[in-house]
Amino acid sequence: MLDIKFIRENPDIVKRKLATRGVDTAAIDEVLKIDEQWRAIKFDAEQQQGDLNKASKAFGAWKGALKKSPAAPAPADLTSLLGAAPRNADDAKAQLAKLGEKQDHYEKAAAVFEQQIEVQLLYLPNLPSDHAPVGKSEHDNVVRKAHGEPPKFDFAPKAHWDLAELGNEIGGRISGSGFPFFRGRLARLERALINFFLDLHTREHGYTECWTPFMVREETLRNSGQLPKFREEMYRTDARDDLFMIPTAEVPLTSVHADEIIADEQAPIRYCAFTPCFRREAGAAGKDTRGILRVHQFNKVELMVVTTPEEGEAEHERLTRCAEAVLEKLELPYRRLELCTGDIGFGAARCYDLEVYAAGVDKWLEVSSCSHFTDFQARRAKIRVKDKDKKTRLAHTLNGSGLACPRTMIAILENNQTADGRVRIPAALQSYYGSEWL
RNA sequence: GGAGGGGUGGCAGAGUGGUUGAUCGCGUCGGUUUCGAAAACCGAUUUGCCCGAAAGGGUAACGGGGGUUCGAAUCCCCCCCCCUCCGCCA
Repeated sequence: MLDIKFIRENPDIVKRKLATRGVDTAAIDEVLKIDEQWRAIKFDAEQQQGDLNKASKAFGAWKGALKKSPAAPAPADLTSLLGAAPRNADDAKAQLAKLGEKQDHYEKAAAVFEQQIEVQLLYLPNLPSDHAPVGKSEHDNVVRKAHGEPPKFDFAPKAHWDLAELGNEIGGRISGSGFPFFRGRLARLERALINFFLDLHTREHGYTECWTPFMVREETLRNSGQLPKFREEMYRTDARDDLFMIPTAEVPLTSVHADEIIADEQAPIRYCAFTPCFRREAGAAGKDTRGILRVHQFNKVELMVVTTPEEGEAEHERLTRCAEAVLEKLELPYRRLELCTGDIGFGAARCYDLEVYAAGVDKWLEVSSCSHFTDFQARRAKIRVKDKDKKTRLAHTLNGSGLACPRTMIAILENNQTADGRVRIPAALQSYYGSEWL
């Protein structure tokens, strides 16, 4: 969520930055208009509330005095608010009730505006960082680095669906398309990948392993930014429980410190978690659906960081390096893309995508998306940090995949295949898989 | 699913209709003292929003929401969470 105060004070900056994301900036004028109305009425409401509070206190004191001596005069505070001295206690009470009703109207009107502002803000994306390249679509993303060489074959490399049994037909029978069913070798490889990822991040990168719920409340998804805007992307249970299946471990991890104020010296807090991820992929029908390129349920190990605003940028680089390290250890060629303003995710200010090359499909596949959210999620989740001088400010949150299993598996299968159709397991993974060959 | 207990400031824990944003303690920070430290003593110590250049002022919040009332942490209703016991189940 954006800061209404910042929008109020810097409408031009906000408009300019959001325009680079393709947002209609009329929304900003709209929210500012409502904000102005809200502040005016809110101010009046608070003034009146203050008067009422004073009068109520005075009234209470008067009632006490009347008990002792029935002729006690009404206190000055009460008289001045009512305009004239009340005839008696009942008279004062009736007049106060009337003022209370009037005050109530103001309060309710203010609440309506407040609600409207809230909704508007919830639908606005984060401001892109100044570092993010300006562009309209994925075609304007910038390759920041490349590592490793795409493998060369003296035969036509097969796609992953021709190298191993993906179980899409079984999964389809059980759940529908987009739900692979691994049996035997790939099931074991999947488990090896998960363990390898977790061990690397916990033992060498300093992340604390977490085990999280896979179903969460609406509020949890609002904290991390998926709701209310991306409701259609979400699997959801029926009204008896009304829970949502998580689309990524980012969701539960971001809410771990919701409503907390963290001491600066405790930052950065680094978490990693393995979870399945559930995505309806509502807007992506028909795109890259072959094999296990795009599925409704997949496994992923996620990295998540909470830190100070000062350390946000540095942590973004560090987190991205942690994800890249996985690819390097698996000897997979990859490139780091910096997403342009038109392609950055809703809550991110800056984002690196890691793409691995897969020889069979001859494509660069996104296996990780490392985002710096600045204070966007922290404002929604109310995660703050406090320095030695007691200065409190919103935390910065970051997260990235480290990594997503299916596409990593695709790259391993397709890049390490031999002419006779076998697949060699990368050295770093062999002890996890338990064999040199698939 | 059933029965009961509970949710108050960083922690612990008072407060059951009126001047209580909230006693006391612990912790933390600053000061006095000390060569330094400990102890002792003194002071400070929740968060959000609005007005204001600032100083400062106002307002809200005692799990969340609604209600009663001139006035609610305190009374009523709904929901959430935690704990104990029972039931069911991997």
